[in-house]
Amino acid sequence: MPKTLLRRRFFDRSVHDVAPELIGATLLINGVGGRIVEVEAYHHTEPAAHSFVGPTARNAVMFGPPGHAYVYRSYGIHWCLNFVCEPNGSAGAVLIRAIEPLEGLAAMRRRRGLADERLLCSGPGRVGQALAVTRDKLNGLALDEAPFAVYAREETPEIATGVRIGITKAADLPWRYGLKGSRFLSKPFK
DNA sequence: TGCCCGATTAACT
DNA sequence: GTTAATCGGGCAA
Repeated sequence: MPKTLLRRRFFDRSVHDVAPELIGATLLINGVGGRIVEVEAYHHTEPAAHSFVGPTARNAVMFGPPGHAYVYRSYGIHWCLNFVCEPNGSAGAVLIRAIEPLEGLAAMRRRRGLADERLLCSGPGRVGQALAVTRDKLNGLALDEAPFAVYAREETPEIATGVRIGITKAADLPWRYGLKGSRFLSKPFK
């Protein structure tokens, strides 16, 4: 298990710097989680971002200080987890799309109702369910305090990039990042 | 108040 | 490859 906890300073930078550096980092919530293998970057200057419309009740956390969790409801069904980045006001966030399960496998299997390790956290909605992410419990919480723990990677992996998944606006921006060759990606990179 | 649609998933054919 | 499930945000009326 990595030892260096990522503090707020790490997230107080451009999403375009933070997102690729999160590939290979370890995310735990209440001790349950694993290695981040896929993320996407969003920024308020671009219409796919929730912050593009300006501050609202839903996206308020994105306009707050970096290093905090932004949780939103996806398709009325799933909870998705983001890390707020950028200096105050720039309203950027990194969506956690897939994790390689390492800690708390039993809890994740129980929450997902599934045995297949490969399908536990390979998608943003699946990550939310496996790590018990909900807005009322986690939205706005600091990422360097319990129940969160995010650890820096200890080796620099090969990063794959591509266009973001499931969006129609700004669909051509290559702001999806993944761990090259990982079998826990939500979709393969081309 | 009503309507449209989405940073998805799972179960189909 | 197709589609139902499900609900709140954002905007028009």
